Amino acid sequence: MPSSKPPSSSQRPAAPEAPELIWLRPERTGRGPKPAHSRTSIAAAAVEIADAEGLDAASMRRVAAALGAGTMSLYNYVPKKEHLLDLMLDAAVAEYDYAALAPTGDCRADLARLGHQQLGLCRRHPWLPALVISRPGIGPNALRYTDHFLAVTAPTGLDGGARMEAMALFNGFICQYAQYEQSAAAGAKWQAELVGYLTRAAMSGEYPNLAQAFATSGPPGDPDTAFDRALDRVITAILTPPTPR
Amino acid sequence: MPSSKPPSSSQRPAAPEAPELIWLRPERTGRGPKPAHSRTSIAAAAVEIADAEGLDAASMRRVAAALGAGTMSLYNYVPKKEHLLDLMLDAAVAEYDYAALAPTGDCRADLARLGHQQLGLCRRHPWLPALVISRPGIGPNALRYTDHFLAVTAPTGLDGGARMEAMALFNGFICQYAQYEQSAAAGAKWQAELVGYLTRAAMSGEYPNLAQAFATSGPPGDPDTAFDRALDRVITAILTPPTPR
DNA sequence: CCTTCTCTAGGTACAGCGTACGTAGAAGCG
DNA sequence: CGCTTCTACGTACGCTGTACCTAGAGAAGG
Repeated sequence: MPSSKPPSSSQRPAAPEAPELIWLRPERTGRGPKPAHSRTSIAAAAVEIADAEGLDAASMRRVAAALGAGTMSLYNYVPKKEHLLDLMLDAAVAEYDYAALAPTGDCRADLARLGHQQLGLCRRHPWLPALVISRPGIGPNALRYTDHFLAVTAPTGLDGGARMEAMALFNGFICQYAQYEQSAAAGAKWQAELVGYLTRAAMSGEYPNLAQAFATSGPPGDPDTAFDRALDRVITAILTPPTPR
Repeated sequence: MPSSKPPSSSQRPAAPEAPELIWLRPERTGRGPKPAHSRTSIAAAAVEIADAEGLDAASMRRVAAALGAGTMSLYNYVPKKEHLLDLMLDAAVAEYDYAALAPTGDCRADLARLGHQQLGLCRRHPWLPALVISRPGIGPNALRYTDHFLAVTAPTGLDGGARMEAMALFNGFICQYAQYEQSAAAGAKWQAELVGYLTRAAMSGEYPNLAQAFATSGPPGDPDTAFDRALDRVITAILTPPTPR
């Protein structure tokens, strides 16, 4: 006899009108067989695959196979693939070392330290920027990070909303920088092709400021110095009081 | 008889070792039948679909159908799907109105004007931030934009490399803001669910700074004011000379 | 302790994706 | 005119996410 339950966002154990947000769903209700896996173990398996082969490789089928489970079994734990991405994001941001990040009152130094840890995170999990940019980062670990950022920026005197905006700018810059690093590491042939194309474009006469920019660029320097310079600029943006209007 | 050509990135008219960058490939070599479409018309069709239904809807099959062509015909114009994305990105950034953006010497005002045009672009093409973040923006129109940005920031005295970094920060911030606006527009049910979840998290005691941030947030205000405030902060970051080291 | 209900496991199948391979014909070159 | 290059596009493959369904584990209640 066909089910008379109204449709929900998934057919798995979900009451009618189950919340979309996975963080609002209980991991388990207590009845039925004991599950063989957990959100944590599923996220860990997915993170491992994504670390090794890229985010696209972490398909539902691949993650299930890594766990020795059926593909459709995962849908007992996450309503849809996008929720797996949310679990992965939160699993990665669990790695912050808050002991090493205790606020000192020196905002600039505290934010620089935080930025370096975030870049480290992105380097260990190259797929993380794509999720920070596209998924709402509001799992328990992500909120822990948010809370920490708000603590570190308390001395700025900015109100809560402005500090949230500053956090978005900060995270966005670091993720973007990490993705830039990754594309720089893509391959010698591609880099040579790219440089060749841009050089030719600069010499074409159609982009005079581009040509001049190439001419005035300083030596590239090591990656962390470039990151420090740019991060410092972002931190300045955060710390500078708004111009009067 | 099987082809004896060595493999290339696509089986379509591509010499052995054809460049990966579409901008390095001629649109046509002059021989063979006259093509029924062009990169411009294909990009326009894809942009129209993406504007109406989102980036994922602009599949090779859908774009081909919109043009009345076979799916595999598109591969005469682009080696792979990712090159179609590059054409779409460049088609969108062709919309800048450089007459209205002529540099005045007032960097702050010039950048604010540019930022507003870019936000407008992202509002008309909601899929654009995802491509700006994930694709190299180096087509002819994108280089035109880059050149303009370099012109506008010439008075800062920054060298070329620093101004390119500043542009990445500027573009990244605006794209991220546009995506934030889009998620804010996602739906009343989702917003209510999200606010409910964050309120509960703030009240849980586990995130004291989050609770305080909610308490001290000013009234939301209209979207353009929020954007202006945040954009101004980014522009400050660009215009501030680096701190001595 | 038995019955009922809820939940977990996971197979099957569907619809769609990107694209390799192949054939046929248009058109330029010598 | 013959040869080569290029365009059109169908077929088919491997992969994706997930709806639907059945079977059995196990908790709740009587």
